[in-house]
Amino acid sequence: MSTDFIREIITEDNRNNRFGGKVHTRFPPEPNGYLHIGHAKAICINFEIAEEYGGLCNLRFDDSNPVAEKQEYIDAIKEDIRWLGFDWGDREFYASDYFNQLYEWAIKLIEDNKAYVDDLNAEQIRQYRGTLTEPGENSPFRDRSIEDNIDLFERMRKGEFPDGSSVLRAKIDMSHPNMNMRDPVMYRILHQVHHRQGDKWCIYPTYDWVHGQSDSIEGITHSLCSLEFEDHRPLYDWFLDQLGIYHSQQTEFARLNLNYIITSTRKIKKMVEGRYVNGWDDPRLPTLAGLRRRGYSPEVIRQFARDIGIAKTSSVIDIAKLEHYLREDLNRRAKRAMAVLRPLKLIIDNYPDDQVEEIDAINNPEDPNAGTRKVPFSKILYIEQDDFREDPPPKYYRLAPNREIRLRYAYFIKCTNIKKDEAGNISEIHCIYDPQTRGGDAPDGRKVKATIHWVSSKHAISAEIRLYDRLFTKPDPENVPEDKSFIDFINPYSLAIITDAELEPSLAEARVGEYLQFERLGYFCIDKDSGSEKLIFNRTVTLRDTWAKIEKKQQNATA
RNA sequence: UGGGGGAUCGUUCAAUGGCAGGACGGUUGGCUCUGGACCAAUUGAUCGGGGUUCGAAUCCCUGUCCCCCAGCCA
Repeated sequence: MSTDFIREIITEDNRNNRFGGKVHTRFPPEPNGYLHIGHAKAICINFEIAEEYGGLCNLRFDDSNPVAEKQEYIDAIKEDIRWLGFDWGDREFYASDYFNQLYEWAIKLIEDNKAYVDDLNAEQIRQYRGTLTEPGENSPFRDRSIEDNIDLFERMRKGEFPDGSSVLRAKIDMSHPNMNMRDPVMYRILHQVHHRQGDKWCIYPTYDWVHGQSDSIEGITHSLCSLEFEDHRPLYDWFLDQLGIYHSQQTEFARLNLNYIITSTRKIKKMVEGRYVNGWDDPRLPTLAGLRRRGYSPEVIRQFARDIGIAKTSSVIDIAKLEHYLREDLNRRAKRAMAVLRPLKLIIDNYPDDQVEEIDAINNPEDPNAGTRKVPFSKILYIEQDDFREDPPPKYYRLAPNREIRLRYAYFIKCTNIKKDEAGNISEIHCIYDPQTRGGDAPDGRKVKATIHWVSSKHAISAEIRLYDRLFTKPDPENVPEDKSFIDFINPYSLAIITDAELEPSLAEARVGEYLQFERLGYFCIDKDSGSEKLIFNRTVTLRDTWAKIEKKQQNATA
């Protein structure tokens, strides 16, 4: 049993009594959108590590940019973290709660001649910053007197200047090889109402100025973040050193990437606002709200996050891995039922016209405690169009003319005839059944190669079924040619709606939050749009389908 | 090309000087009243070149490739 490098570092710190054996982490989302599966990894790491070491994990909203942030997102983020099963107790913090303290610390830096007010505009600052290979130049305002800086900064705070007219900058080194050290901006003027602070402030601290001090204030021991902040660490340390306050230890790990999906809040927001998807909880989205609505359990996400591990290598996990955990979880918990998505009428010619039988069906073969249920059976049934072929290809085991197969839990039937409409489409299948095979076994021991699901037409309830496919046609939609956008790679067939599926009657009782399997088809759940006048199901994921694989291979062979 | 990181089966994570291993995927077979699940087998990797060592994925040298940084986003 090996452990990841972060746990090794923490274990080592504890062995050296570095933080007095204390482990205190934090998850610091910006409330600028909904949480997605990428965040889930960070949430799991921070909360689970804290718990393992007998420590705590804070929830801290990094709300230093009122332009992007909203209360709606705060509420959604809290709901999603709770759904995952984590509890931050009373430690719900906001970086904005530290604005006063940060302001005082900024004054201190000015007084120590470590910060200055710069009147250069954004464009000029960029030019003065130099490039990756050339050093920057000092701003002409860099050597203002401490008194002037204090006065100017105070007037910035009072709102005497318009947005963008000046900033407070740390005075470090304009020729530093690390770009983050070239006099980074600490405050910008933003005449914006803050969702928590109201109009108290018109200057807002930048993330770089907020982050390390927030960790310090909260007494965070291990500040775990993603790779791109690696070269911000020297800056955070610089601030903490100048201020002479407590340092937490930042450690960076690779964020989660998955193929065929996007884990960029900015881009997800663009899809939501551009109506390419139906809201933040669209089941095609990798948001936690979307996955929940799609039918994922929190355990799937937790188990997945645990098993993918933690490393410093930027990597892209195959979406098949997530789906593996999904199916594994759902297989254990999903209640089985029969549903026909694309109905084809099947008539058992030798079955008594008005007879109805109640057939026993197992609710979950993986869970004996789940019990059984009765499913009504009668002369006229619906079967899946896919389960009949007039001219079956090799390896096709299902129903075909003159072939005998089993109706799940019911009887063996043999196809004797078919009817077609004017267009030549098969409209009816006629069969005869063997009454001796009730329950699904033949007394003479004969076998069939296939078992198909069915629904009694007279008893069926109809429903809308939403079938989802991957949202993007490209495995790496974030990586597109210059003249393209990820929007160009949205899969036009990512949502297919079936309006007239026929289901066994027990499904009328299904409720939001239940995990279901429609036998031989996949896992499904009730959508929140569902109501008494119209049942709506989402397909969470299909079952593994070896026939589809064989069929595809055959098609490729002929093509 | 300045700075910071990284490179192990197709993918991903491990092996911390001592038999390169797991998971996912793929393939093959078994079992099955879900072509599901389950079971078994199999496939398959240390970025290149030098060196140290009885022994190197691991240490040293050298080269190559990849990711991040030039927001008043986080």
